[in-house]
Amino acid sequence: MIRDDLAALLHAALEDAQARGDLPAVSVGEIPVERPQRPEHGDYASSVALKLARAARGRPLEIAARIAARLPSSPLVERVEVAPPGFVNFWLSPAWLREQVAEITRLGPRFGAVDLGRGVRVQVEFVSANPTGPIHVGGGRGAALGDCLAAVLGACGYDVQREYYVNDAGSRMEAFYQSVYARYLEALGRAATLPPDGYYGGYVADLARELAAEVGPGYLDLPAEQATRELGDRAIRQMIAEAREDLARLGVRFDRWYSEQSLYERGAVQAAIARLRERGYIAEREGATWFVSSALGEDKDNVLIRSNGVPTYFSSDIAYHWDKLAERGFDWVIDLWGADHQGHVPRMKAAINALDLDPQRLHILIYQLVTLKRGGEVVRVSKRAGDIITLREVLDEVGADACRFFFLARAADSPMDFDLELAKQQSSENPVYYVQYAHARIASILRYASGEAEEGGEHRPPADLLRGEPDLSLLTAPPEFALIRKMLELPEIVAVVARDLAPHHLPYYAQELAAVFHGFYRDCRVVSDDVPLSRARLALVQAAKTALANALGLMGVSAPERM
RNA sequence: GCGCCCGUAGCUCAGUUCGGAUAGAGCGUUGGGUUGCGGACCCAAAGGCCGCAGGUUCAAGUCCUGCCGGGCGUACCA
Repeated sequence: MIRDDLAALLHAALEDAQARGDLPAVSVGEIPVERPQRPEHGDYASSVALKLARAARGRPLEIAARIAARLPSSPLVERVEVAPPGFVNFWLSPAWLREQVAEITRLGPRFGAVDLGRGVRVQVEFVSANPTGPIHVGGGRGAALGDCLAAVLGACGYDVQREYYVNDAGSRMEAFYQSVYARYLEALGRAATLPPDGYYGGYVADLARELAAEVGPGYLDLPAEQATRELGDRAIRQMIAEAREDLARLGVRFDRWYSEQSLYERGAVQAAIARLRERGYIAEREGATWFVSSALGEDKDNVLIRSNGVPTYFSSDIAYHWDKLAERGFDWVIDLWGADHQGHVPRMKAAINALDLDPQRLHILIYQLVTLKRGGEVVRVSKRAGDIITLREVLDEVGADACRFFFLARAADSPMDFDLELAKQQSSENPVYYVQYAHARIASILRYASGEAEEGGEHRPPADLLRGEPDLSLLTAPPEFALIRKMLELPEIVAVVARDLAPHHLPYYAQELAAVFHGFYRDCRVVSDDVPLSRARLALVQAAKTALANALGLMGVSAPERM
């Protein structure tokens, strides 16, 4: 990356100046290289001198000058200036910038990727919603975030696995099973009552009706317990299949759907508790089994097995994370949880510690909840009451591309208002179309230039535009350089997204890139009678298409050839 | 009460190697722009005590403390 190259130059200059005694031998940490807001300050700027001033006991401006004087020459850099109060400003070489056009096209889909992962095995676990109801909007946010993160990490050389943890065990499941059974009875004309903590949503009744039609009345004759279990199993499988479909419509596919129940079936939960017991973190009290997290600095202990003998979600989650980190041996595990699970974070970390696993290997990313609105009115979400807006509804109304863009375009930290009316209304004004339009426009130009397209009416482009080596030195106009510079930001953005696990930079970058392209398009005619210039600009536009497609691709948004 | 997150333009939100030079975008509003490659575009204007008050330093929207407002959590729920 350019930034790293410049930092290396500065580092060399600094050492040189220090070796010559021009500067005292004080150490700096990382050398800051930033992108100035104002063009007069160059393409890049460094505030090393300001940082050094105190320790070096000198005037920042003078230090900057001494560093600048020792900068090795580089094909990247055309000019260096020192500016008060002590910045070193860099201007990139036009010749080098022009070469990047060919380089971007040569890299193709790999442009923007940065080698950070070096094959480190990372698992991204996301969505993982209860299968007791349809995926709702919050699940969509988690899905967009998780999938984008996985894509970016994959592009950065990590060996990424996407996983969905299916909570198909536990007490909630029981309530769901009973609700399904009750609705099944009702569907066949029998009187039935749902448990008080059951699921009252209409989708359960719909599901039960479908089941009744499918399996017939046979379950009426079975013992209630057996019927409940078997019908419930079918219902759960159905719910999971629907979740898979909804997520696929969003463009999200998982490498693995991991069953919580399977942990119980092979004794992993008991084994995890035994492991904690060996290490002295288990206490029996009031008929329950506790994880003594207070011994690890937690506020209080947590129940692993209730006094009624039923394990809590927490205990299977410990087993699950043991499986990820110890059994399957992922180097790094990223969990995406909704803010309603934040209370679970400290005890999970405590459990990792108790198991002698390195807590650094587990990164729990909390995303704030989605507040649903309909025309400004807040819609309360409750799966049990059945008052939910499903991801499917949103997809129907807004579409997958706009939906993903919308979810990604705000930081995970920040709470999100999702107004369905607004989302629908905005979908025609959504920035995603602005970006896609730039891509489609380029595709159209390329079709036109090829001479085979319907575009352009009676005007025909000169022949053989797309043949032969373009002479990139013909690119001289400021809008051309603005476009090249903006394209070259993609690797930096990708690196930031990977480092901070913050996908929201991507949609903003994509908009900026599209805007710069549109500006270029206005000012610079691509296909003209000037064949050499046309060839150079077509090469430029081809590179821009690559950059746009890659940015969109990392977001999981389509890059259409036509709109 | 305590913990986590948020508070930036009328609205929705950014603010990029964890402090840099005159704070940005989209939508909305107002006014302009096309005899050839896509007008789903472009240009311009208006719009800000960056929640409030202190502190840290050459430099604070960014870091620290306190307060105010909102979301979430604080279960033998998940």
